[in-house]
Amino acid sequence: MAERKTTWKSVRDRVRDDILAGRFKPGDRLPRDADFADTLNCARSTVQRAMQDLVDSGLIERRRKGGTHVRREPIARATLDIRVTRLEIEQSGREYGYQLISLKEAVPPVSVLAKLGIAAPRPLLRADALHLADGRPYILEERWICTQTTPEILQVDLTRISANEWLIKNKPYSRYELRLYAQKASATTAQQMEIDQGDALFVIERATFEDERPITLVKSFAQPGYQLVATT
Amino acid sequence: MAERKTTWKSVRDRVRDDILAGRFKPGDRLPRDADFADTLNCARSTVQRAMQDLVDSGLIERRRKGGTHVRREPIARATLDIRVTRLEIEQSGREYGYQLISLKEAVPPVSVLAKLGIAAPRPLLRADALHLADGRPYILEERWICTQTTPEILQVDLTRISANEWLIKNKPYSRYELRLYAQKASATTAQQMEIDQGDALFVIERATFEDERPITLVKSFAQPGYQLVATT
DNA sequence: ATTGCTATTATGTCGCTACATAATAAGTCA
DNA sequence: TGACTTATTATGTAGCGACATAATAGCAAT
Repeated sequence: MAERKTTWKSVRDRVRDDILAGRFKPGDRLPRDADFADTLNCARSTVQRAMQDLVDSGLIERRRKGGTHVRREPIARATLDIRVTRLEIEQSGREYGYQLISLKEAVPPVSVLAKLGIAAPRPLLRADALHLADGRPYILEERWICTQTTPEILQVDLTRISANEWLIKNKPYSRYELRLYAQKASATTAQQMEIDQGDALFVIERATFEDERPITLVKSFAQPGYQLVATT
Repeated sequence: MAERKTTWKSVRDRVRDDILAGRFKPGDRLPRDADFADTLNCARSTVQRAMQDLVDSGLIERRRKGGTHVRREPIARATLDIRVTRLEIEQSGREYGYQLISLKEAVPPVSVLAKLGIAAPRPLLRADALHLADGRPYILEERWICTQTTPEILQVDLTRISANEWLIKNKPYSRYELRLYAQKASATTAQQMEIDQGDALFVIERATFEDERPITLVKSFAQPGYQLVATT
Protein backbone atom coordinates (compact mmCIF):
# COMPACT_ATOMS: atom_id res chain seq x y z
CA MET A 1 0.00 0.00 0.00
CA ALA A 2 1.26 3.43 -0.94
CA GLU A 3 -0.62 5.13 1.87
CA ARG A 4 1.68 5.80 4.83
CA LYS A 5 0.20 5.25 8.25
CA THR A 6 1.40 7.26 11.16
CA THR A 7 3.33 4.74 13.18
CA TRP A 8 4.26 5.37 16.77
CA LYS A 9 7.89 5.35 15.74
CA SER A 10 7.32 8.15 13.28
CA VAL A 11 5.64 10.16 16.00
CA ARG A 12 8.54 9.48 18.33
CA ASP A 13 11.04 10.52 15.71
CA ARG A 14 9.13 13.66 14.96
CA VAL A 15 8.96 14.70 18.58
CA ARG A 16 12.59 13.79 19.10
CA ASP A 17 13.60 15.86 16.11
CA ASP A 18 11.60 18.80 17.44
CA ILE A 19 13.51 18.54 20.69
CA LEU A 20 16.88 18.02 19.04
CA ALA A 21 16.30 20.94 16.70
CA GLY A 22 15.60 23.14 19.70
CA ARG A 23 11.97 23.76 18.90
CA PHE A 24 11.37 22.45 22.39
CA LYS A 25 14.03 23.37 24.90
CA PRO A 26 15.07 21.67 28.13
CA GLY A 27 12.37 22.26 30.71
CA ASP A 28 9.76 23.14 28.10
CA ARG A 29 6.36 21.64 28.37
CA LEU A 30 5.15 19.69 25.37
CA PRO A 31 1.56 19.74 24.14
CA ARG A 32 -0.81 17.23 25.62
CA ASP A 33 -0.94 13.83 24.00
CA ALA A 34 -4.44 14.56 22.80
CA ASP A 35 -3.30 17.71 21.01
CA PHE A 36 -0.39 15.91 19.43
CA ALA A 37 -2.76 13.21 18.28
CA ASP A 38 -4.98 15.88 16.84
CA THR A 39 -2.33 17.72 14.86
CA LEU A 40 -0.70 14.53 13.68
CA ASN A 41 -4.08 13.05 12.94
CA CYS A 42 -3.61 9.87 14.86
CA ALA A 43 -4.91 8.21 18.00
CA ARG A 44 -3.78 9.21 21.44
CA SER A 45 -2.59 5.69 22.14
CA THR A 46 -0.10 6.05 19.32
CA VAL A 47 1.24 9.25 20.86
CA GLN A 48 1.33 7.51 24.25
CA ARG A 49 3.54 4.77 22.91
CA ALA A 50 5.88 7.25 21.27
CA MET A 51 6.16 9.32 24.44
CA GLN A 52 6.81 6.30 26.60
CA ASP A 53 9.69 5.38 24.36
CA LEU A 54 11.17 8.84 24.76
CA VAL A 55 10.82 8.51 28.52
CA ASP A 56 12.72 5.22 28.37
CA SER A 57 15.50 6.80 26.40
CA GLY A 58 15.80 9.57 28.95
CA LEU A 59 14.81 12.49 26.76
CA ILE A 60 11.56 13.55 28.39
CA GLU A 61 9.74 13.27 31.68
CA ARG A 62 6.03 12.87 32.20
CA ARG A 63 3.82 13.42 35.18
CA ARG A 64 0.13 12.91 35.48
CA LYS A 65 -1.62 16.19 35.37
CA GLY A 66 1.79 17.86 35.20
CA GLY A 67 2.19 17.01 31.56
CA THR A 68 5.22 16.17 29.47
CA HIS A 69 8.46 18.09 29.77
CA VAL A 70 11.81 17.95 28.07
CA ARG A 71 14.32 16.82 30.68
CA ARG A 72 16.26 19.71 32.12
CA GLU A 73 19.39 17.74 32.67
CA PRO A 74 19.65 15.33 29.83
CA ILE A 75 21.19 11.97 30.48
CA ALA A 76 22.79 9.64 28.02
CA ARG A 77 21.35 6.21 28.42
CA ALA A 78 23.17 3.26 26.98
CA THR A 79 22.51 -0.44 26.98
CA LEU A 80 25.13 -3.02 27.78
CA ASP A 81 24.80 -6.60 26.68
CA ILE A 82 26.81 -8.98 28.78
CA ARG A 83 27.16 -12.36 27.13
CA VAL A 84 28.50 -15.63 28.42
CA THR A 85 32.25 -15.36 28.12
CA ARG A 86 32.53 -18.42 25.91
CA LEU A 87 30.16 -16.96 23.37
CA GLU A 88 31.83 -13.59 23.47
CA ILE A 89 35.08 -15.25 22.49
CA GLU A 90 33.64 -17.68 19.96
CA GLN A 91 31.55 -15.05 18.25
CA SER A 92 34.64 -12.95 17.67
CA GLY A 93 36.09 -15.89 15.77
CA ARG A 94 38.59 -17.08 18.33
CA GLU A 95 38.89 -20.43 19.98
CA TYR A 96 37.59 -20.69 23.49
CA GLY A 97 39.45 -22.33 26.30
CA TYR A 98 38.69 -22.76 29.96
CA GLN A 99 40.77 -23.58 32.96
CA LEU A 100 39.87 -23.90 36.62
CA ILE A 101 42.52 -22.36 38.81
CA SER A 102 41.32 -23.08 42.29
CA LEU A 103 38.27 -24.21 44.17
CA LYS A 104 37.70 -24.08 47.89
CA GLU A 105 35.31 -23.09 50.61
CA ALA A 106 36.14 -20.01 52.62
CA VAL A 107 34.64 -17.13 54.51
CA PRO A 108 34.72 -14.13 52.18
CA PRO A 109 35.80 -10.65 53.28
CA VAL A 110 33.08 -8.36 54.57
CA SER A 111 33.12 -6.32 51.38
CA VAL A 112 31.97 -9.38 49.48
CA LEU A 113 29.36 -10.26 52.09
CA ALA A 114 28.06 -6.71 51.97
CA LYS A 115 27.64 -6.74 48.21
CA LEU A 116 25.72 -9.98 48.46
CA GLY A 117 23.64 -8.68 51.32
CA ILE A 118 24.72 -11.41 53.70
CA ALA A 119 24.65 -10.31 57.33
CA ALA A 120 26.28 -13.15 59.24
CA PRO A 121 29.67 -14.29 57.93
CA ARG A 122 29.54 -17.84 56.60
CA PRO A 123 31.70 -19.82 54.24
CA LEU A 124 30.96 -19.62 50.51
CA LEU A 125 32.40 -21.51 47.59
CA ARG A 126 35.27 -19.70 45.93
CA ALA A 127 36.04 -20.61 42.33
CA ASP A 128 38.78 -18.93 40.34
CA ALA A 129 38.98 -19.65 36.66
CA LEU A 130 40.52 -18.48 33.45
CA HIS A 131 38.81 -18.01 30.11
CA LEU A 132 41.17 -18.23 27.19
CA ALA A 133 40.92 -16.88 23.68
CA ASP A 134 43.10 -18.70 21.17
CA GLY A 135 45.02 -20.15 24.07
CA ARG A 136 45.83 -16.85 25.70
CA PRO A 137 44.31 -15.61 28.96
CA TYR A 138 41.36 -13.38 28.19
CA ILE A 139 39.28 -13.06 31.32
CA LEU A 140 40.11 -14.11 34.83
CA GLU A 141 37.16 -14.58 37.11
CA GLU A 142 37.18 -14.63 40.86
CA ARG A 143 33.86 -15.97 41.95
CA TRP A 144 32.02 -16.49 45.20
CA ILE A 145 29.05 -18.83 45.05
CA CYS A 146 26.41 -19.03 47.69
CA THR A 147 26.17 -22.73 48.50
CA GLN A 148 23.09 -22.10 50.58
CA THR A 149 21.02 -20.94 47.63
CA THR A 150 22.82 -23.09 45.06
CA PRO A 151 23.86 -26.35 46.71
CA GLU A 152 23.73 -28.14 43.35
CA ILE A 153 26.95 -26.42 42.34
CA LEU A 154 28.84 -28.79 44.64
CA GLN A 155 27.95 -31.70 42.35
CA VAL A 156 29.19 -29.91 39.24
CA ASP A 157 32.62 -30.71 37.82
CA LEU A 158 33.96 -27.19 37.58
CA THR A 159 37.15 -28.37 35.94
CA ARG A 160 35.13 -29.12 32.82
CA ILE A 161 32.41 -26.49 32.72
CA SER A 162 32.78 -22.93 33.93
CA ALA A 163 30.66 -21.68 36.77
CA ASN A 164 29.83 -18.78 34.49
CA GLU A 165 28.19 -21.10 32.03
CA TRP A 166 26.63 -23.53 34.48
CA LEU A 167 25.02 -20.83 36.54
CA ILE A 168 23.56 -19.03 33.56
CA LYS A 169 22.06 -22.24 32.24
CA ASN A 170 20.88 -23.61 35.56
CA LYS A 171 20.44 -20.82 38.04
CA PRO A 172 18.30 -18.01 36.76
CA TYR A 173 18.35 -14.72 38.59
CA SER A 174 15.77 -12.05 38.94
CA ARG A 175 18.04 -9.13 39.65
CA TYR A 176 21.69 -8.19 39.50
CA GLU A 177 24.06 -5.37 40.23
CA LEU A 178 26.86 -4.38 37.90
CA ARG A 179 29.93 -2.41 38.81
CA LEU A 180 32.58 -1.42 36.30
CA TYR A 181 35.95 -0.11 37.27
CA ALA A 182 39.67 -0.22 36.65
CA GLN A 183 42.25 -1.92 38.81
CA LYS A 184 45.97 -2.56 38.81
CA ALA A 185 46.98 -6.16 38.34
CA SER A 186 48.36 -7.72 41.49
CA ALA A 187 51.40 -9.97 41.33
CA THR A 188 49.23 -13.08 41.43
CA THR A 189 46.75 -11.83 38.89
CA ALA A 190 49.51 -10.71 36.58
CA GLN A 191 51.07 -14.13 36.68
CA GLN A 192 47.79 -15.90 36.04
CA MET A 193 46.97 -13.64 33.12
CA GLU A 194 50.48 -13.60 31.76
CA ILE A 195 50.77 -9.85 31.93
CA ASP A 196 52.90 -7.42 33.89
CA GLN A 197 52.20 -6.56 37.47
CA GLY A 198 50.55 -3.16 37.66
CA ASP A 199 48.88 -3.39 34.27
CA ALA A 200 45.49 -1.70 34.11
CA LEU A 201 42.70 -4.24 34.14
CA PHE A 202 39.10 -3.60 33.31
CA VAL A 203 36.92 -5.16 35.97
CA ILE A 204 33.31 -6.21 35.63
CA GLU A 205 31.86 -7.04 38.99
CA ARG A 206 28.47 -8.66 39.07
CA ALA A 207 26.28 -9.80 41.93
CA THR A 208 23.19 -11.79 41.07
CA PHE A 209 20.16 -12.48 43.18
CA GLU A 210 16.99 -14.40 43.00
CA ASP A 211 14.30 -12.71 44.98
CA GLU A 212 16.86 -10.90 47.16
CA ARG A 213 18.57 -14.21 47.91
CA PRO A 214 22.21 -13.96 46.81
CA ILE A 215 23.47 -16.40 44.21
CA THR A 216 26.94 -15.34 43.20
CA LEU A 217 29.39 -12.47 43.10
CA VAL A 218 31.98 -12.47 40.37
CA LYS A 219 34.85 -10.16 39.54
CA SER A 220 35.93 -10.55 35.93
CA PHE A 221 39.33 -9.14 35.16
CA ALA A 222 39.75 -8.44 31.48
CA GLN A 223 43.00 -8.48 29.56
CA PRO A 224 44.51 -5.03 28.97
CA GLY A 225 43.05 -3.68 25.75
CA TYR A 226 39.63 -5.10 26.48
CA GLN A 227 36.82 -2.74 25.59
CA LEU A 228 33.20 -2.87 26.50
CA VAL A 229 31.03 -1.30 23.84
CA ALA A 230 27.60 0.07 24.61
CA THR A 231 24.90 0.83 22.14
CA THR A 232 22.54 3.76 21.99
CA MET B 1 -12.06 -1.31 44.04
CA ALA B 2 -11.21 -4.73 45.35
CA GLU B 3 -11.29 -6.35 41.91
CA ARG B 4 -7.75 -6.86 40.56
CA LYS B 5 -7.22 -6.31 36.88
CA THR B 6 -4.61 -8.30 35.03
CA THR B 7 -1.97 -5.74 34.18
CA TRP B 8 0.60 -6.32 31.49
CA LYS B 9 3.29 -6.23 34.15
CA SER B 10 1.66 -9.06 36.05
CA VAL B 11 1.56 -11.06 32.85
CA ARG B 12 5.21 -10.28 32.21
CA ASP B 13 6.16 -11.31 35.73
CA ARG B 14 4.22 -14.50 35.47
CA VAL B 15 5.86 -15.50 32.21
CA ARG B 16 9.24 -14.49 33.51
CA ASP B 17 8.74 -16.57 36.62
CA ASP B 18 7.74 -19.53 34.49
CA ILE B 19 10.97 -19.19 32.59
CA LEU B 20 13.12 -18.58 35.65
CA ALA B 21 11.57 -21.53 37.43
CA GLY B 22 12.48 -23.71 34.47
CA ARG B 23 8.91 -24.47 33.43
CA PHE B 24 10.04 -23.14 30.07
CA LYS B 25 13.62 -23.96 29.17
CA PRO B 26 16.02 -22.18 26.83
CA GLY B 27 14.91 -22.80 23.28
CA ASP B 28 11.40 -23.79 24.30
CA ARG B 29 8.51 -22.38 22.43
CA LEU B 30 5.94 -20.48 24.45
CA PRO B 31 2.20 -20.65 23.80
CA ARG B 32 0.77 -18.16 21.36
CA ASP B 33 -0.23 -14.78 22.70
CA ALA B 34 -3.85 -15.61 22.05
CA ASP B 35 -3.65 -18.77 24.16
CA PHE B 36 -1.91 -16.92 26.95
CA ALA B 37 -4.60 -14.29 26.80
CA ASP B 38 -7.17 -17.04 27.00
CA THR B 39 -5.79 -18.83 30.02
CA LEU B 40 -5.03 -15.59 31.82
CA ASN B 41 -8.38 -14.22 30.84
CA CYS B 42 -7.10 -10.98 29.40
CA ALA B 43 -6.77 -9.31 26.01
CA ARG B 44 -4.08 -10.25 23.54
CA SER B 45 -2.79 -6.70 23.52
CA THR B 46 -1.95 -7.05 27.19
CA VAL B 47 0.04 -10.19 26.49
CA GLN B 48 1.71 -8.41 23.57
CA ARG B 49 2.93 -5.62 25.81
CA ALA B 50 4.26 -8.09 28.37
CA MET B 51 6.07 -10.11 25.74
CA GLN B 52 7.61 -7.05 24.16
CA ASP B 53 9.04 -6.09 27.50
CA LEU B 54 10.61 -9.52 27.87
CA VAL B 55 12.10 -9.15 24.41
CA ASP B 56 13.60 -5.82 25.44
CA SER B 57 15.15 -7.33 28.53
CA GLY B 58 16.73 -10.06 26.44
CA LEU B 59 14.87 -13.03 27.89
CA ILE B 60 12.84 -14.15 24.91
CA GLU B 61 12.84 -13.89 21.13
CA ARG B 62 9.81 -13.58 18.91
CA ARG B 63 9.34 -14.13 15.23
CA ARG B 64 6.25 -13.71 13.19
CA LYS B 65 4.74 -17.05 12.45
CA GLY B 66 7.70 -18.62 14.23
CA GLY B 67 6.27 -17.79 17.61
CA THR B 68 7.89 -16.92 20.90
CA HIS B 69 10.93 -18.76 22.19
CA VAL B 70 13.04 -18.56 25.31
CA ARG B 71 16.47 -17.33 24.25
CA ARG B 72 18.97 -20.14 23.96
CA GLU B 73 21.91 -18.07 25.03
CA PRO B 74 20.69 -15.69 27.66
CA ILE B 75 22.25 -12.28 27.85
CA ALA B 76 22.34 -9.92 30.77
CA ARG B 77 21.20 -6.52 29.68
CA ALA B 78 22.00 -3.51 31.81
CA THR B 79 21.31 0.16 31.46
CA LEU B 80 23.93 2.83 32.03
CA ASP B 81 22.97 6.38 32.81
CA ILE B 82 25.70 8.85 31.98
CA ARG B 83 25.05 12.21 33.57
CA VAL B 84 26.74 15.54 33.11
CA THR B 85 29.85 15.39 35.22
CA ARG B 86 28.90 18.45 37.26
CA LEU B 87 25.63 16.88 38.32
CA GLU B 88 27.25 13.56 39.06
CA ILE B 89 29.52 15.31 41.52
CA GLU B 90 26.94 17.66 42.99
CA GLN B 91 24.37 14.96 43.45
CA SER B 92 26.83 12.94 45.49
CA GLY B 93 27.06 15.89 47.85
CA ARG B 94 30.46 17.20 46.84
CA GLU B 95 31.44 20.57 45.56
CA TYR B 96 32.01 20.82 41.86
CA GLY B 97 34.97 22.56 40.35
CA TYR B 98 36.09 23.00 36.78
CA GLN B 99 39.37 23.94 35.20
CA LEU B 100 40.39 24.29 31.57
CA ILE B 101 43.82 22.85 30.98
CA SER B 102 44.46 23.58 27.36
CA LEU B 103 42.69 24.65 24.21
CA LYS B 104 44.03 24.54 20.71
CA GLU B 105 43.34 23.51 17.17
CA ALA B 106 45.15 20.50 15.85
CA VAL B 107 44.88 17.60 13.46
CA PRO B 108 43.93 14.57 15.54
CA PRO B 109 45.52 11.14 15.15
CA VAL B 110 43.88 8.80 12.68
CA SER B 111 42.39 6.71 15.47
CA VAL B 112 40.36 9.70 16.54
CA LEU B 113 39.35 10.55 12.99
CA ALA B 114 38.28 6.97 12.45
CA LYS B 115 36.05 6.91 15.51
CA LEU B 116 34.41 10.10 14.33
CA GLY B 117 34.04 8.78 10.83
CA ILE B 118 36.08 11.57 9.29
CA ALA B 119 37.84 10.51 6.11
CA ALA B 120 40.11 13.42 5.25
CA PRO B 121 42.37 14.66 8.05
CA ARG B 122 41.46 18.17 9.13
CA PRO B 123 42.11 20.20 12.25
CA LEU B 124 39.63 19.90 15.13
CA LEU B 125 39.38 21.80 18.37
CA ARG B 126 41.10 20.05 21.23
CA ALA B 127 39.96 20.95 24.72
CA ASP B 128 41.43 19.31 27.82
CA ALA B 129 39.76 20.01 31.11
CA LEU B 130 39.56 18.83 34.66
CA HIS B 131 36.44 18.27 36.71
CA LEU B 132 37.06 18.54 40.43
CA ALA B 133 35.12 17.14 43.35
CA ASP B 134 35.74 18.98 46.62
CA GLY B 135 38.78 20.53 45.02
CA ARG B 136 40.39 17.26 44.02
CA PRO B 137 40.72 16.04 40.43
CA TYR B 138 37.86 13.71 39.66
CA ILE B 139 37.61 13.37 35.92
CA LEU B 140 40.04 14.47 33.27
CA GLU B 141 38.58 14.87 29.85
CA GLU B 142 40.43 14.96 26.58
CA ARG B 143 38.04 16.23 23.99
CA TRP B 144 38.04 16.74 20.26
CA ILE B 145 35.31 18.98 18.91
CA CYS B 146 34.30 19.16 15.31
CA THR B 147 34.36 22.85 14.47
CA GLN B 148 32.74 22.16 11.16
CA THR B 149 29.52 20.89 12.70
CA THR B 150 29.73 23.03 15.82
CA PRO B 151 31.33 26.38 14.89
CA GLU B 152 29.49 28.10 17.76
CA ILE B 153 31.87 26.46 20.22
CA LEU B 154 34.53 28.93 19.16
CA GLN B 155 32.52 31.77 20.69
CA VAL B 156 32.16 29.98 24.02
CA ASP B 157 34.41 30.86 26.93
CA LEU B 158 35.59 27.39 27.80
CA THR B 159 37.50 28.64 30.80
CA ARG B 160 34.19 29.27 32.53
CA ILE B 161 31.87 26.57 31.28
CA SER B 162 32.92 23.06 30.42
CA ALA B 163 32.51 21.77 26.90
CA ASN B 164 30.78 18.81 28.48
CA GLU B 165 28.06 21.05 29.82
CA TRP B 166 27.82 23.46 26.92
CA LEU B 167 27.55 20.73 24.32
CA ILE B 168 24.88 18.84 26.19
CA LYS B 169 22.81 21.97 26.60
CA ASN B 170 23.34 23.35 23.13
CA LYS B 171 24.28 20.59 20.77
CA PRO B 172 21.89 17.68 20.83
CA TYR B 173 22.97 14.45 19.27
CA SER B 174 21.01 11.70 17.68
CA ARG B 175 23.43 8.86 18.19
CA TYR B 176 26.53 8.04 20.13
CA GLU B 177 29.05 5.32 20.67
CA LEU B 178 30.37 4.37 24.07
CA ARG B 179 33.54 2.50 24.83
CA LEU B 180 34.62 1.57 28.33
CA TYR B 181 38.08 0.37 29.15
CA ALA B 182 41.00 0.60 31.55
CA GLN B 183 44.26 2.40 30.92
CA LYS B 184 47.45 3.15 32.78
CA ALA B 185 48.00 6.78 33.65
CA SER B 186 50.70 8.41 31.58
CA ALA B 187 53.18 10.77 33.20
CA THR B 188 51.25 13.80 32.02
CA THR B 189 47.88 12.45 33.02
CA ALA B 190 49.18 11.39 36.40
CA GLN B 191 50.46 14.86 37.05
CA GLN B 192 47.24 16.50 35.99
CA MET B 193 45.16 14.20 38.14
CA GLU B 194 47.54 14.26 41.06
CA ILE B 195 48.00 10.52 41.06
CA ASP B 196 50.90 8.18 40.43
CA GLN B 197 52.09 7.34 36.97
CA GLY B 198 50.86 3.89 36.01
CA ASP B 199 47.74 4.03 38.15
CA ALA B 200 44.76 2.24 36.63
CA LEU B 201 42.29 4.68 35.18
CA PHE B 202 38.74 3.93 34.16
CA VAL B 203 38.12 5.45 30.74
CA ILE B 204 34.79 6.37 29.26
CA GLU B 205 35.15 7.20 25.59
CA ARG B 206 32.21 8.71 23.86
CA ALA B 207 31.66 9.82 20.28
CA THR B 208 28.49 11.70 19.50
CA PHE B 209 26.89 12.35 16.15
CA GLU B 210 23.97 14.17 14.74
CA ASP B 211 22.68 12.42 11.70
CA GLU B 212 26.03 10.73 11.07
CA ARG B 213 27.77 14.09 11.27
CA PRO B 214 30.38 13.93 14.02
CA ILE B 215 30.13 16.38 16.90
CA THR B 216 32.68 15.41 19.49
CA LEU B 217 34.86 12.62 20.80
CA VAL B 218 35.76 12.65 24.45
CA LYS B 219 37.92 10.43 26.59
CA SER B 220 37.06 10.80 30.26
CA PHE B 221 39.68 9.49 32.63
CA ALA B 222 38.25 8.78 36.03
CA GLN B 223 40.12 8.90 39.29
CA PRO B 224 41.26 5.49 40.59
CA GLY B 225 38.44 4.05 42.66
CA TYR B 226 35.78 5.39 40.33
CA GLN B 227 32.98 2.94 39.73
CA LEU B 228 30.27 2.97 37.16
CA VAL B 229 27.12 1.29 38.40
CA ALA B 230 24.57 -0.18 36.05
CA THR B 231 21.02 -1.06 36.86
CA THR B 232 19.01 -4.06 35.84
C1' DA C 1 13.40 -31.74 -8.11
C1' DT C 2 12.67 -26.74 -8.60
C1' DT C 3 10.17 -22.86 -8.95
C1' DG C 4 6.20 -20.10 -7.95
C1' DC C 5 1.83 -19.23 -6.04
C1' DT C 6 -1.39 -19.39 -2.19
C1' DA C 7 -3.09 -20.25 2.30
C1' DT C 8 -2.06 -20.25 7.01
C1' DT C 9 -0.28 -18.75 11.21
C1' DA C 10 1.53 -15.82 14.87
C1' DT C 11 3.25 -11.55 15.86
C1' DG C 12 3.18 -6.30 15.00
C1' DT C 13 0.70 -2.09 14.80
C1' DC C 14 -3.09 1.19 14.97
C1' DG C 15 -7.57 3.14 16.25
C1' DC C 16 -11.12 3.73 19.46
C1' DT C 17 -13.33 3.54 24.02
C1' DA C 18 -13.42 3.37 28.86
C1' DC C 19 -11.81 3.84 33.15
C1' DA C 20 -7.83 4.38 36.73
C1' DT C 21 -4.65 7.33 38.93
C1' DA C 22 -1.81 11.15 40.35
C1' DA C 23 -1.33 15.89 40.81
C1' DT C 24 -3.12 20.11 41.03
C1' DA C 25 -6.61 23.79 41.35
C1' DA C 26 -10.82 25.45 42.99
C1' DG C 27 -14.22 25.69 46.17
C1' DT C 28 -16.30 25.22 50.91
C1' DC C 29 -16.96 25.36 55.60
C1' DA C 30 -15.59 26.17 60.27
C1' DT D 1 -7.11 31.94 57.39
C1' DG D 2 -6.57 27.11 57.29
C1' DA D 3 -8.06 22.51 56.68
C1' DC D 4 -10.85 19.64 54.14
C1' DT D 5 -13.39 18.26 50.07
C1' DT D 6 -14.36 18.22 45.28
C1' DA D 7 -13.51 19.06 40.47
C1' DT D 8 -10.35 19.15 36.79
C1' DT D 9 -6.66 17.74 34.00
C1' DA D 10 -3.22 14.85 31.73
C1' DT D 11 -1.12 10.67 31.74
C1' DG D 12 -1.44 5.41 32.53
C1' DT D 13 -3.55 1.17 31.50
C1' DA D 14 -6.83 -2.30 29.72
C1' DG D 15 -10.08 -4.17 26.33
C1' DC D 16 -11.63 -4.96 21.71
C1' DG D 17 -11.48 -5.01 16.74
C1' DA D 18 -9.13 -4.62 12.46
C1' DC D 19 -5.66 -5.02 9.39
C1' DA D 20 -0.43 -5.40 8.21
C1' DT D 21 3.51 -8.26 7.85
C1' DA D 22 6.83 -11.95 8.03
C1' DA D 23 7.67 -16.67 7.93
C1' DT D 24 6.31 -20.96 6.87
C1' DA D 25 3.87 -24.90 4.80
C1' DG D 26 1.38 -26.91 1.21
C1' DC D 27 0.26 -27.35 -3.40
C1' DA D 28 0.72 -27.09 -8.30
C1' DA D 29 2.87 -26.56 -12.69
C1' DT D 30 6.84 -27.10 -15.43
